[in-house]
Amino acid sequence: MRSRILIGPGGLNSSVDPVPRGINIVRAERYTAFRRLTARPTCTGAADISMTEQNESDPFDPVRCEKAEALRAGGVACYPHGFERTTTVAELRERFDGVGHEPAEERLRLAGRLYTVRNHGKTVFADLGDETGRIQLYIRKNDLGDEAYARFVGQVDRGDIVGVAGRPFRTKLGELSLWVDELDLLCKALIDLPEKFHGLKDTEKRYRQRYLDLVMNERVRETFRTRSRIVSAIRTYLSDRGFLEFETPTLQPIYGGANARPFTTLHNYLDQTLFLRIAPELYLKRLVVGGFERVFEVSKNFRNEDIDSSHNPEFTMVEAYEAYRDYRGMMDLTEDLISTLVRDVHGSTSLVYGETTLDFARPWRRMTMEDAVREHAGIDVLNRPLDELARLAAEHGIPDCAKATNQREHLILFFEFFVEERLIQPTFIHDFPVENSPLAKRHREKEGFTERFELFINGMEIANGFSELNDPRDQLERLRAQDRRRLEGDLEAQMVDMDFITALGLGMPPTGGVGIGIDRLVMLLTGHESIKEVILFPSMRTVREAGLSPDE
RNA sequence: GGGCUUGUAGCUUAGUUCGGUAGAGCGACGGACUCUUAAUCCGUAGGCCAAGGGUUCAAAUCCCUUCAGGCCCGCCA
Repeated sequence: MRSRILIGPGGLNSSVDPVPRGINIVRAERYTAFRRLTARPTCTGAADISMTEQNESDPFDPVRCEKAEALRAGGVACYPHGFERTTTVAELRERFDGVGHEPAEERLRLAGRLYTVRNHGKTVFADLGDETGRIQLYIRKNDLGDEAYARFVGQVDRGDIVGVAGRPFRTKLGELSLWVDELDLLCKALIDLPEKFHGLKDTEKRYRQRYLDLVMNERVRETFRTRSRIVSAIRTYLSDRGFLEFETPTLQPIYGGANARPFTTLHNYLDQTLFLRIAPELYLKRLVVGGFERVFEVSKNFRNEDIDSSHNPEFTMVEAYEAYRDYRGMMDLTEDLISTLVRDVHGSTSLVYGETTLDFARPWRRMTMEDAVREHAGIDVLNRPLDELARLAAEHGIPDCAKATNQREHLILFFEFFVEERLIQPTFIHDFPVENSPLAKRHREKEGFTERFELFINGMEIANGFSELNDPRDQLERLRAQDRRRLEGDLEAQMVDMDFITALGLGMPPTGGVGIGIDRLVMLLTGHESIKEVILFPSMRTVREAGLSPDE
């Protein structure tokens, strides 16, 4: 590398290069010297080369490491085993809201991270934050004692976790604070926090280092608090209605239950290819065959597809199945579950999302797919000749329209093209063509259709359910049709799962099922437009060293 | 897969149009300050300007490639 810089491009054939080459040599030497002096971690004052090389790969701030060393040398533990705290910030705020300038009698013990430190010489104001909130600390040299105060000012930094004891009071400016008389370091942070005013805004860093995002951004913590509450509320809702929660295989020898490309892996000892599940559906239906009449699973699914603002390779769904119920019953269940959730988590049945207000008050609109296309596109697909539909499709530039061979296949394409994104308020679309619904029962009245519905909110598909197909021979034929398409190159078509067919052959009661996309639901309930904002650790490309080829 | 766009100190960023010695705030370090809250004041250190290549007397700036991110479109939930 160095010689390349020294010789430089054009260095052998030009008569004007001595000057720039000279500059390059100076630069290269300066750079080499610079590297020698500044290699991590830098010590202020004289650099110790051997120590520098030893620690070159760690991410820690050398100044903070030195402070930790100094503390240890002074007999202070940087990572003690605990701290008896008597209250949280939120409790303190609630109980001492009425306190005046005179400190309260009661002495409290709080613990948390230092977010800002304002040093006034013999007094320090600091902000301490725990999970429940932040509060100002008032720390005086008089109260802490010279030694402890010097240790605090000299070796404790913003970002460190401390335990404090003291009495609540209001400052002259009226801020509820804790008058600290004891301060213990509970954890010495070795990495600086981001700048206090702007905080952490870099999106990539927020996603890659979510822990830092959570430390810095209360709104992010609130989003994931809501996510946790939503998942828990779903479990409660279903459990209260007699549903049992189970875990079915994530590693599957045959994938199915949805149309999607799977991730493939290998079991070393079985020497067998396995797939990460794209849906739990076929296993949950096996449970219904087995006699569990109400089952559900909060399931992580994996689909080997592109990543964008509404797709993550692994995403969370809840799937629920109920025997002796049909797709209309599952629409009722979905509607009640989600509107209950919105009310419980959000406090009202309407919520503002971006520029629109979504109204979750029941009942929600239900319309058939053909009615939806008639309403939004003015086309009565099922009563128009094929050649006219093909012409319309071509005129609007609808993708893949050449593949459609009948009215129903046109209906699907027209629906996706004209209608989906316009379904803003919660709307059930039901009665899907049999062509794209290989696991749904045939419609009891409409030839060529299935008893299937999808729920759309804000143009996004949120739920998908149907009267489950329980005719084993029909199911076998439809999976075989899928498999033929797969072998012809349709990467998202399903395989024939003969064990599932065997289960159906044993007899599954008439059953309704539904899957609800939890990530998207959380997006709606937290007002986020990117799925990465509601997944704690979204899939990101691994950062590679520059110069390496992508696959090494 | 296609289009647009971003990458400068630990963090937030100016400078890029129209090439000419990289600036600031926060943070860090040293000092002053016992009711501040983006505390304030004085001083110091810290940048191969994402990586690689090209054009040029001269590149953070212009051109090409790569890497990473964001947004939009297509497919999927």
